[in-house]
Amino acid sequence: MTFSLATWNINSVRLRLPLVTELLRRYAPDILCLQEIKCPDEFFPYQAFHDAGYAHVAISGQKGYHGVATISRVPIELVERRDFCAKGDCRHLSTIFQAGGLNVLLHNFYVPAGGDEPDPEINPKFRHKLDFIEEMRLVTAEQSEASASILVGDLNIAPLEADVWSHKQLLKIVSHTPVETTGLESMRTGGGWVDLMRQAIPEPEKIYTWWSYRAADWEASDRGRRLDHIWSSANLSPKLKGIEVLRHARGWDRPSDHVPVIATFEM
DNA sequence: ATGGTCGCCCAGCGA
Repeated sequence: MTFSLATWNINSVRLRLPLVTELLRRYAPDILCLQEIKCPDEFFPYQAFHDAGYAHVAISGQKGYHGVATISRVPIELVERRDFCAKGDCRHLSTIFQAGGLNVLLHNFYVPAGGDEPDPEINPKFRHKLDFIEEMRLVTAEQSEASASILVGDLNIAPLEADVWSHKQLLKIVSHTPVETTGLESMRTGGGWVDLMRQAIPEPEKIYTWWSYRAADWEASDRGRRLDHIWSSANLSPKLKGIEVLRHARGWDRPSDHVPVIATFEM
């Protein structure tokens, strides 16, 4: 059986409801993980997703900021909404589902952006980001003969040189500083996670999933970064069939600044 | 080196 999973920082699920329903109609992933829904649970547009064939929804939402949601065509069960760094932010949601005879634990993350100044001594947002990545070490790629794990989301870090438009020019820019990139890579490998986007599309090919709203012409300047990620436990990596980064979604009418990424597995 | 744009909902914060 084929199984597909999408992740997208949608930057307001209510404003971009027409875009996300069109995404589901055209690409029909089995599961979609959203970040930055910016919506309290009680205002989440359940009905529109239900009508699109996605009846199973798990949400961790708050008013105005952050928020993640996992929506699915197949049954999912909420495992945990973990309050990383104990700030009350809604930045994580884990669910479990079945695919190809495996129980799959799915983590949906929205890592703090970290502000502008990459110094934890003077910028509490950067301190928070580093602390968050450290706490993520507790989330490991659990697997067995009957189970597997997936971790997706907006991790707000572009770890590799080919994940940014200019490695040299971004070394002191939050999202690509060495403390972040080595921290994330150390957390990933230490936890047993495989970077599926880079398995499918190895370096030195550039991959971007985000382009700033502040560029006059995002496409012409193409100053992107790979901030969104799809990881899995080692036992799922041989089942990966492909990764699609929907670059064209950045050119949609009233777009998110992030684009969807879709992983397809043969289970 | 600087400023540039969004979305939350109406002021300023977070990205």
